[in-house]
Amino acid sequence: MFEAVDSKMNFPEMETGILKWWNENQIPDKYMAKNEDSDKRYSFIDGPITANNRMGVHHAWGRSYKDLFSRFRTMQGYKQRYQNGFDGQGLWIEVEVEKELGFTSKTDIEGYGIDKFVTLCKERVQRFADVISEQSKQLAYWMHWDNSYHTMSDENNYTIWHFLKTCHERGLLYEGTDVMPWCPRCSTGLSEHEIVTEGYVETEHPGLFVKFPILDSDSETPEASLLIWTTTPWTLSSNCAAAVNKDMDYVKVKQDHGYLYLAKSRISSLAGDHEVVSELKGSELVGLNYEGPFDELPAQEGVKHRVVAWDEVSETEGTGIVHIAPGAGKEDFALGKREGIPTIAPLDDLGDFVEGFDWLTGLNVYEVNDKIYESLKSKGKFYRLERYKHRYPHCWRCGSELVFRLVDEWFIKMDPLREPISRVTQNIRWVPEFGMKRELDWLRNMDDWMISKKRYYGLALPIYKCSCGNFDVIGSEKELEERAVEGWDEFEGNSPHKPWIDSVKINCSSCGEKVSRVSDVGNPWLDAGIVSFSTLNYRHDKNYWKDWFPADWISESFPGQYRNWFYSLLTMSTVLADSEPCKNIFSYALMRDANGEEMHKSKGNAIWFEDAADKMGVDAMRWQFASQNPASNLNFGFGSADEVRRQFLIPLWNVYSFFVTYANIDKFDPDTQSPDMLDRAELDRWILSELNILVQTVTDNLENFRPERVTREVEEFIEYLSNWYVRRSRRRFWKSGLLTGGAADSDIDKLSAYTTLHEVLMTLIKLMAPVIPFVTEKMYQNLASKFSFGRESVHLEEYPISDESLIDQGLTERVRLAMQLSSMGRSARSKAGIKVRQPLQELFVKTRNASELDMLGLIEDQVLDELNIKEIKPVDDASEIVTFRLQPNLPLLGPKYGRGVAAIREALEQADVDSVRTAIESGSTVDIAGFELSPEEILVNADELEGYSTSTDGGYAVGISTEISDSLKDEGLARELVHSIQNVRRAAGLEISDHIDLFVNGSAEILRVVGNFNDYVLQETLASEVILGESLDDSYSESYELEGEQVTISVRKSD
RNA sequence: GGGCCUGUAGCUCAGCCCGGUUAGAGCGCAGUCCUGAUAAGACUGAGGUCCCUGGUUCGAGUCCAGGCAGGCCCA
Repeated sequence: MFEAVDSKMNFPEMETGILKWWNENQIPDKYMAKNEDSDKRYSFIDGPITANNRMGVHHAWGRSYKDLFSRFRTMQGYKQRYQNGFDGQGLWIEVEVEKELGFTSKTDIEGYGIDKFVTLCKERVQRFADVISEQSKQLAYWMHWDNSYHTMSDENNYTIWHFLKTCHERGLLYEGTDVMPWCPRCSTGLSEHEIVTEGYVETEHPGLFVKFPILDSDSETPEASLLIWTTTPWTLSSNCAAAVNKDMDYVKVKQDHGYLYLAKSRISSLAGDHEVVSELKGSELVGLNYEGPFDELPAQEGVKHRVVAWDEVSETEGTGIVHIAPGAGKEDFALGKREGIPTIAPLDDLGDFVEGFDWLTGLNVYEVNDKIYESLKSKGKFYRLERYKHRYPHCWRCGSELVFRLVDEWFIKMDPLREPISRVTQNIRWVPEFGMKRELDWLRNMDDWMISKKRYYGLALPIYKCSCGNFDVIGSEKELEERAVEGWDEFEGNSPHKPWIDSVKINCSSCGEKVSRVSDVGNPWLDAGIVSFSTLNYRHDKNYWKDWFPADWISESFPGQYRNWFYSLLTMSTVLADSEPCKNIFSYALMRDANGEEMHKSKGNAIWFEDAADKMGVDAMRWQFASQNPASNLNFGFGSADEVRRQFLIPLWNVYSFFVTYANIDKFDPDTQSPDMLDRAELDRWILSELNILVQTVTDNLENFRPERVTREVEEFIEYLSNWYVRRSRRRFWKSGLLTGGAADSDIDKLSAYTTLHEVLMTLIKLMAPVIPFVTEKMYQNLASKFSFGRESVHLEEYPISDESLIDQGLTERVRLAMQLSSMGRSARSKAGIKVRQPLQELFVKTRNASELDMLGLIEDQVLDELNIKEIKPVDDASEIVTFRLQPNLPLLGPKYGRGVAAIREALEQADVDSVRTAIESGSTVDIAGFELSPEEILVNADELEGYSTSTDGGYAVGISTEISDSLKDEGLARELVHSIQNVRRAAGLEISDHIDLFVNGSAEILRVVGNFNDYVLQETLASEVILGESLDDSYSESYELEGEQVTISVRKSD
């Protein structure tokens, strides 16, 4: 016996129960131990999740993929590592801890104590790692949760040391300068990435116009100046050049007593009267020398200001002449490097002016604008000031305006690596395919990789820089110990983080001087990029590493990762192993809300993972995730989850519930011998054929990372199963008959139906278990676990393998034809307004071709029964009621005749339809426009069936005769009666299997029909006899009007 | 400015790789039916310049080129 199934399933509630059961019975552990001894390996390397906050629904999407493919391979018998990863070093963590402590700047941290601060960072990571682990379990993400790797681990950090040392040995590591966005308040640089995400804010700035007097003005225009424009007046202090676009048109204008140069298209920025004196190209200005705005400052001493050419100068704003301060602007710095312009860096790390700026020194960048205007005015260089609104980068932590500041940073050279990494990139299969193009494009454009950050909690860069100019890079903890000349004892036992690591000093390998580590920490993408080595024990057990590297696949959301994780993985595995880190990269887009808007906590449209899991259910989420085309954004919401429930989970559950209900009534035992395939009904063989086709395609699509096709195919199969197999089989389950297999009185057809449906459900749930682990487990527990063939859990099962001997292509085609014709028949009935309960005499059918015509005999019974019609007639027997049309079979004719197709098409329209049709039906060729066409090269379509209610679709036509004879009418009435009796049974609260006493009272017409159809009524309603003309007081009664006749029906449960 | 992606019904999308007869699904809307799976199910209807232009081809939603619009990345 099976456990009775609640037809109104509350899926989230069920999931909670399953989760508990898994836990109590250690199913995840048994699952992960299942293939311990297998020779087949499937290697997955987890992209570490940032353990800085709770997990959101968008993480659940990615984790569902990871779990799906893991489960699929587990069921296929592959040994795996099941290791989750947590990312937990870097500014992200620092920022949150600073918030907790109410800190606003680096000085707060230093005052608090770096050791205590770093310890809090580590604790926060551990705290959220625990939270995420618990959330992941609710998602049924099965990993070794007590064996997750951490990027903050010693092993991870020391493996990065090894990487950096390798880079150094190849001459790839260098210290350089760059201009970076910098927050003066937080006193740190921000990466471009941190600005791009949410850093730009609409801001009002001064738009300041300044005159740069030309030094070598000709005698005709003695007082000529360049007119420039800037929104950051403080940068004028460090001006070293002015840039023009050499192809743009410029003008010289006379105003008051002097002359100004600016772009012709920007004349509108002039104030007051002016007169254009001459026009010139930008190239004519290049090379001119001018007097800078702050030449009197000591820092400006010796700087020769000149005009340079720059293609980036545009006509959209300003004056078309751009002030260049290489020490205070990113693009300026790049241009300065190319043109050999001196670099003056005005600001320290708090945004204060440094020594060498005279009266500016010590002032903060935020408070100097007015003083700058005054100074310019006193020197006659001020032109005018306007207000200017634009989007400008701000610190995403504290909201301060950023400045651009020159800093010393450590870099890995990209040029020597560009080609090798590109080669490795092309060895990987990227899903979606365009991933490779994007990665290659990034690699082509990638600048040297800046790996340092001036913060506290992160990888300690193992670089020891000596004042002699040499620097040493340490490659391991062992090497550090060997080279330590001071502080090792103090450090020993601590993690290699600041401040502990910095007690250790070594001697410079060049001059022997004692040196300290540089104070920088590492870029966090080093942390995540090393994991294909660090997590596979690369340093201590190369054989183990070789067993699992390169990984079979990795997976992460693609926006951002081409330049982050994918990039760092590729770089590090190219340098260390000259190999791809993985064979497949499966990536997916972004999650949006139901309306396609970005999810934001502040907007109120974010969905918490727990809410989603509790309300919509994890299976509904996971099915939706799997259904999504990973290349496009996922619009996620409660509505779409409910759709999954209604469209997919409930139909599936209904089939299961149907099976269990009747299997229990008939005491079906799946452990008894199953009927031989030859003894099974055609319907059974058909659904098994469809099932095995499904197993093939699903397996293929999972092996090729196409989960979205899997869900489509399964949904289609369930449609067949529910709306054809079960519906067509219902009577086979209802009918009386015993299931004692093999006994003389056993009903082999009934047994065959039960066995087949059970087999189908078993295979189906195994097939879907990786996607929807809960509902499949629930069903498996009932359908399999307690029987001899069952295992403890569906997740300890093997993945189904298609039995090709059960695939019958002809059968599949036939049944699909039957479904097609039935659907069209229903359509024709619907158009005529005739209910299916009313029997009809004839169904006319026009098929597409002769072979389908031949099939008709085999599917006749199904179609007639489905449509409640007496006989089927091929339409060719009634050609007077249909208009035929000839069409060329283009896929056949096209390749064969090419240009001739046009002539054939035309000739077919003119041809005599009946004679051509007769000819091709007898199998002979036809001469059309001089071409000898075979029967299959011509298609015959029916347009309509006149006088009948018809339906046409794709070459098929179906029609019903709408004439209803007296006997058909009686039969229809009998069915109406049975229908009413069933309603009364149900209203009386009787069980499906209860037998009844039945009383029918009503008009003479009703009584006549009941009498005529006595046996039919008894059989359908499980009545022992029909008693006419009365009803009893102790029975349940209802009255109806059927076809204009009054009837009262009474039932009671018989003894 | 360069690279990549997307554009199909009111909405969300499939189909395109590998060209073929009348372009599909779900949601929504209007209606009908069925009901011994029933807080389900089936059917019908309205709704489409498959972004535009050109090319290749007997034939283009599908392939090619050039645009347009939106998105992402880089500069």
